[in-house]
Amino acid sequence: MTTKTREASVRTEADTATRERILLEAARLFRHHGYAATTLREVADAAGIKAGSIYYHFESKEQILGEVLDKGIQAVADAVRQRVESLPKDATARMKVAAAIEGHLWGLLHHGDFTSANIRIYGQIPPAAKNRHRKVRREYADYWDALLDEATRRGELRRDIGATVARLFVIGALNWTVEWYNPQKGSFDDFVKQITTIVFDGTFVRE
Amino acid sequence: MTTKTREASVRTEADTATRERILLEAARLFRHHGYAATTLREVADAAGIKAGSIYYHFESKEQILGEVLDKGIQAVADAVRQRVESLPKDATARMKVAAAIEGHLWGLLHHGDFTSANIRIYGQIPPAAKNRHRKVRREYADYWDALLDEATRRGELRRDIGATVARLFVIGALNWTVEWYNPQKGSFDDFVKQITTIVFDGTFVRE
DNA sequence: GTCTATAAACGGATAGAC
DNA sequence: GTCTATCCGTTTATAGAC
Repeated sequence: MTTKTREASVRTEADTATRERILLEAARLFRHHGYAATTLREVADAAGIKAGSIYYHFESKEQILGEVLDKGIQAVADAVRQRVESLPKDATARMKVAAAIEGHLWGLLHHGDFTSANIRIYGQIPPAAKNRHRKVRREYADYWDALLDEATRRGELRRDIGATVARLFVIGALNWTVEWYNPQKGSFDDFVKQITTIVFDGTFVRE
Repeated sequence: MTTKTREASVRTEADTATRERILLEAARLFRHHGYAATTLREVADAAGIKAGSIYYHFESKEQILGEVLDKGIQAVADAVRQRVESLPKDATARMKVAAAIEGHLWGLLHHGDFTSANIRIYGQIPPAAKNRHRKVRREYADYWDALLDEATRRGELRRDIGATVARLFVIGALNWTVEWYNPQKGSFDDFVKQITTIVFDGTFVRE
């Protein structure tokens, strides 16, 4: 016999699958065409449903945008926290920053549609959507601030560079890799090694 | 560079002024709202004319886009070439790259609406517009390639980092500064000094 | 849950007056 | 050169059938 509970749970799983597909295709289209230029018909088409059906899963286009943006940050933040927290307790600040860089690049490049969409369109979205998304961004930025503050206190960061400039420059540089990184031109591990070297020690040989 | 929308012989100063105002406001709006989300009515409003009047100066919205994109690259490329070419003939590769960084940052930050618009929307514009703009981009990338090739031949660049990775990482990092640089938090010269230091020598103290 | 049909508003582009 | 008026396709969102 089929209970109501069981029916509901089955339906929910099917719901969830379609919902996730909508978010995935929306992220891909936002990334490549921008938010305003992406129509719900295109999203629906890519997800294998009709435009009207989207409104069973979402209240509005802007709600889809909000979830895409949040997922972009969350994918990166989760990867970073996981790696930093699995370090031994006596890890140096340099080791923590290295782990954070690896995690950031991993999350960034393994969820490219969400992360690139976030980076590309954040500066262009309606103010209401921006305000709703701001907290998630702020929390991740705070995490890096704490990491770099620690490095500063331990005297591992250069003193002739402002901490804020360093953080913004490095995070900006890391983020932009999603726009040009090509996995076919070398392994991910090699890539991380090169990026980490540049961040820590720069591009030129010592004079 | 400008595609003629009428006979050049009847062009007046008033024409040119209005035309430039349209481009300036379009760049500002493309930067902050994206290409698709920006309406010609908004551009016209900001430029102090009516929407229909735009078509006296431009053939289409996409033509405006093309000129905005080109101006963004040209502003940066001009500043870089000027600085590199005014160096003494026996300048080291390091000196040339430092001059290029200063020029790049200067052009980028002093024409922020054009450069930021370019960076933000290039990945999202119609393929036709992208193709038309590609050559200008390619030429500027080639300029940097030559500069870094020279540094490599002279043994000034690190050998453990790929030249392509270094160029893409550094240019990406420089470009993104237009998204967060705040002239009220320090002089431009100080800013350039810090950025140049990071690029050349990294963020951490030598072990 | 997904469909079809449609309402309501908007945007690029054009025509023609001044 | 700029304006007003308008055409025509497109878009988000809703209503109601199945």
